[in-house]
Amino acid sequence: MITKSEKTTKYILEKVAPIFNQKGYSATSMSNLTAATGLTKGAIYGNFKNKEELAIKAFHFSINQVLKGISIHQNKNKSPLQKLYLITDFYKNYYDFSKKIGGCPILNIGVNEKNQNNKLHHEVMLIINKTQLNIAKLIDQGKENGLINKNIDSINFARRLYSHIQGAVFMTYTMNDNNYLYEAIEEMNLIIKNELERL
Amino acid sequence: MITKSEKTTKYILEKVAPIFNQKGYSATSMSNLTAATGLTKGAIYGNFKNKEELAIKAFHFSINQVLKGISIHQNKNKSPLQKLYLITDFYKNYYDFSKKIGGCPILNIGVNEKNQNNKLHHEVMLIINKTQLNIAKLIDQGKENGLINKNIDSINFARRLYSHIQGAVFMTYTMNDNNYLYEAIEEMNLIIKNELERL
DNA sequence: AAATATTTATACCATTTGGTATATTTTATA
DNA sequence: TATAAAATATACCAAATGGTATAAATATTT
Repeated sequence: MITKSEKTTKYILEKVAPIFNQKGYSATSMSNLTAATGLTKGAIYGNFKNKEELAIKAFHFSINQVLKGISIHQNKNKSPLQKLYLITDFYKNYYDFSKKIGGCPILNIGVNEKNQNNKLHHEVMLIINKTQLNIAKLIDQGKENGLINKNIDSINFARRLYSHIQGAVFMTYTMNDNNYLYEAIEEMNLIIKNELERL
Repeated sequence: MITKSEKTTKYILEKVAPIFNQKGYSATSMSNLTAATGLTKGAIYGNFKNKEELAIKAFHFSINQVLKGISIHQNKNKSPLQKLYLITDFYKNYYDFSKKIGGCPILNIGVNEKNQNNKLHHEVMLIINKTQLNIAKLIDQGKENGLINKNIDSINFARRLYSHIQGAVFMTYTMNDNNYLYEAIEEMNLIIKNELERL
């Protein structure tokens, strides 16, 4: 059975997550959250211990939408090499995709909470590490299948790819210009081709 | 003559800029600023119209330090192509360099104020455009000198380079790991070599 | 040194902050 | 449908918010 509070908990998170994502933890006020949900503080504090717990769960809510989006997109092909291209391909629509959730949670919370809320910042680091490892795993699988050059340093390549992507995400957001993402994706696809693919 | 208030204005900016840079506009309180300066609100409001004007001037103060740092570094060589390599080279020490001013002002203010303070966000866009144009100008000069491939799209390359750099800056900061910058710089130098240099 | 102008400190303002105790309402159980 | 339990709203708290009027102190000019 799904209880009432489980429903409102989820409702609160989906309304609140984009606000934390946009404004950051300390710039988001409880009154922002009551306004966005149409609920009172009593309802919110009845479902979450305090503002910090709410912010952390809101971050997980946001990040799960991104990870789900990537995961679905990757299912379009079974080849590890093609799955790599599907990652860069996913980011073609990332500006519009992430606008709906208040921007890229990794970028926003990562930058906002670097010197502010340590717990949130720690959560960001965990997700980045996890994502990089997933990319590295794909590369390893590609090596086994003989599609990817065995001399490549998987984790190093994953770190560079992720860094490259996040740079384009930052520029696209800050300059409100999707072309940064398009240009970087083109460049990354070439790098994948030239560095990874075995001739 | 240098008046008393000109001196304290500068003093306030140098104490206050790193705080705005770290915390963002709305998360920085006047009490943060009085604590950092050792001055009272009376002194601060005597030299700045309000918090927003102070934040904007503080951003300019921060950004000027970065631009000055790049400029000095670039003076080490006269060749436009070598000046490009000196840009990536500058970012080798950028983590330590910018720590002193509260982090990268472009990244921090860019992300923090995207959906918050429009004036600050606008200032960031102006600086990014200016910097990209400077890079593009270097490339154009390199073309004239015959050192750089004439078929390259200068502004496109400048945008990609800048995006690539900021991605590495973001990762280095968020993960507290200088290697992201090192790895990206190596990659960028290769891209410069392969794409720009005439054989 | 006296008078004036500038700069800084103090004390205050209304509003908002995160959080809580309790009353009220809604939901689930019997 | 009556009752117990869970969820939400209301009213409040002390502390902090950005900003201001004015008093005090410090520089500058005469």
